[in-house]
Amino acid sequence: MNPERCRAVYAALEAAYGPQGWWPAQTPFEVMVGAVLTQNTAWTNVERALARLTGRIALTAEAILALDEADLADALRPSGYFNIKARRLRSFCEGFLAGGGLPGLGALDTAPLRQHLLAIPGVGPETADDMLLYAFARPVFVVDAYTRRVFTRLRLLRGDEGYETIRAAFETALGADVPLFNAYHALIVRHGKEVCRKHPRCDCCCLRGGCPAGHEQGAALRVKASLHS
DNA sequence: TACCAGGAGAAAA
DNA sequence: TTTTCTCATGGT
Repeated sequence: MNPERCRAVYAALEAAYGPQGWWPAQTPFEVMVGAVLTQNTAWTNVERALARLTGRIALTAEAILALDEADLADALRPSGYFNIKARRLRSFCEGFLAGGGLPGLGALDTAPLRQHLLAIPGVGPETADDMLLYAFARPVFVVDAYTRRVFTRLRLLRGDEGYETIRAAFETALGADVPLFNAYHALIVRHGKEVCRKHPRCDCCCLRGGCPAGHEQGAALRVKASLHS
């Protein structure tokens, strides 16, 4: 990843959409719970599930583990995959407590902390990196489906690279910068929602030469204009 | 109606 | 080792 190009994309996104104020949560633990619940799920549905959950219990690992798994699944119903997520949230809480909770985990260096999170069933690379960046403020770049899609259309990725390859590409290009990683990932998600979800099969806004289907509009067009001017 | 969403893990090839 | 399938509600 060309560093100048990588920063130019960030600048274009920041100019088009402004600060996103991520992660939308009150506490680090809430960030981590949200990271599990948002797996392949729209955030609006996660909010419903979180509201149902906090309406029944305090948002702590102990309280979640004290809840019957069927009741936990019922609370998580609006976020989809509720049976799987109930199991994953419980296993996460167990791993969270086994690691000494926030103080214990926070005392670990980034690499062992990432390893600990990845060893928890239901916590994959993206979920672990969400937690590292947004709950523990570690310089880890979060790669998601939007990242792959937007940067593939920008011709800055081929599209078939593995997760770790893409993560390393961003971290090398940008250097360890928590506030930048935080804002950049949020902007990629924002941009992906603005454009690519509406027209998933075209190169809307992200290609030189314009969208063949005529889908360019609004902030997406401004991003493109600033990138290719 | 059909498709997609801030993935992960198991099963099959 | 790589690809495919499963999990599921809610919005567009």
